[in-house]
Amino acid sequence: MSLVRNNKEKANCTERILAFKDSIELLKGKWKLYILQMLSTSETMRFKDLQENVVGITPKVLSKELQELEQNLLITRTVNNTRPVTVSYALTKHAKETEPIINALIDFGVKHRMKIKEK
Amino acid sequence: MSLVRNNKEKANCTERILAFKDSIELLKGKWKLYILQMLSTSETMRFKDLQENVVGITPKVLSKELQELEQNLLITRTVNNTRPVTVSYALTKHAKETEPIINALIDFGVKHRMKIKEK
DNA sequence: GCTATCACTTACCTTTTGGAAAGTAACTAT
DNA sequence: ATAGTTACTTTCCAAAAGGTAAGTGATAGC
Repeated sequence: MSLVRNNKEKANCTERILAFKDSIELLKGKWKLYILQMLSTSETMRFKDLQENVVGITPKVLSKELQELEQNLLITRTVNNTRPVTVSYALTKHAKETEPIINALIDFGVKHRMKIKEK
Repeated sequence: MSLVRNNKEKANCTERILAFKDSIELLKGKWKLYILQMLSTSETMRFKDLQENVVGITPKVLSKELQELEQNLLITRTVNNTRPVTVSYALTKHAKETEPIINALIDFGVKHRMKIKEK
């Protein structure tokens, strides 16, 4: 009986570690979280908007990051019927669940900046 | 008056973006969050404990990551008076503030794994 | 015809990350 | 003397990440 419970707890623990690693994998790199945070402030943004607002990113890298985010169901890509063509990117409902991560990162960053100012 | 407020809000916004980027910089890479999470479960761990429990990490990489975490005030390194020498690593009080980040990553990972199982 | 805009793509290159394998230094136990 | 333990370090290398600069294709306005 306690053995079953141990197994369940072990399985649950393993699952949590896998989930943790998946999250890190999904959001890794210099830009992905920054892009998600940017999209969370604006509902939809065009490629050019992102290029201008995600300071420092180049079109090549932006394009690659957007493709990966789309593949992982975190953003949607919509071609608009405009001339010249524009393309709108938006967070999926699912991606909105990354908000706690982003907020936690900001909170920690603020604390860290205060910490290193102490010296 | 509203201008001052705008400036304050802008400054605050900039500060939050800097904080966000600092956090990402501090915790980037394949291993750092994993190491922090591991240390959060055990109070202190020796180099060898970490090598065994952070599955897949090599001594070279572990050593480098620990040095960076120490430099950033996230862990402490203590040489123990044992034979052969052992070295204990522990989270700083400050690093314990990363817990919300780790929990948020686990939560999102769990949701993501459910999402992709749907298909 | 020429220029401009948008959303990319391509080629090339440098830097960073991280892994494999072996070695080292200090010390203990046999 | 030799083998074992701990905590690393060193060398060498491959892959990934990311930047620069230029180009492409569709279309519109002048």
